[in-house]
Amino acid sequence: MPESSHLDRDFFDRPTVQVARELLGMRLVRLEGDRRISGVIVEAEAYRGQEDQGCHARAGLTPRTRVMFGPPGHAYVYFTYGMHWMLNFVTERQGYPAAVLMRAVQPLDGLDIIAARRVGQPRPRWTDGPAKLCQAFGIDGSLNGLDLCSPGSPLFVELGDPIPDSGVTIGPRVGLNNVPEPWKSIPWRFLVSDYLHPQDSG
DNA sequence: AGCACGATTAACT
DNA sequence: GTTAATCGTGCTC
Repeated sequence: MPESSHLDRDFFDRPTVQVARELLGMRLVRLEGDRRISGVIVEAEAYRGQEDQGCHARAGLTPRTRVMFGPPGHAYVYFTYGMHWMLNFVTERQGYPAAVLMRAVQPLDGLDIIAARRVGQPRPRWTDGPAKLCQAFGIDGSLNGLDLCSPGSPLFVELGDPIPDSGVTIGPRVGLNNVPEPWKSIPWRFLVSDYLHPQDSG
């Protein structure tokens, strides 16, 4: 098996919407000590440029958005609602702020650890939200700025089975209620149709 | 210094 | 369907 199943920096150094689409089917991997937690990426969203009013980078270069302005292939992890962490992958060239939000994965490895961190929740609810998967995978602000493409990184993305267009649902990004058009409705959300959430009834 | 709000979640009516 | 939890960030004064 080629060790090079890690997605490299060139994968992330491309148009953000295309990266978000192609991340479906890839595997998110988290190493903690000798334990491996992984899952298939089934939902992702693109956030791109200062003009995107749904993107944190609309505020320009600040301490918070610094990582998004940096080189591709790094983790942008931020804190919101006073209790939740969110994981993004930085995309496109250094100096251009863009990233892909990880919204859901299907658990593969480390199920015992995931279950312990999502205690009280049924399996379908383990990692079906951006904050849920961060809790399950032990991802917090200490990983902000981490290089996913450097050898030995405790967080990275592995090549998986690509999802054909026929299996992908595309729609507006979630949770941008207060964002002006066209950014509120621009179809930059990608998800594997088989894993549609209940509220997506379609 | 103060304020409104957030790329959410879980529990509740 | 509604709402509390809980605090960093960016904006206004």
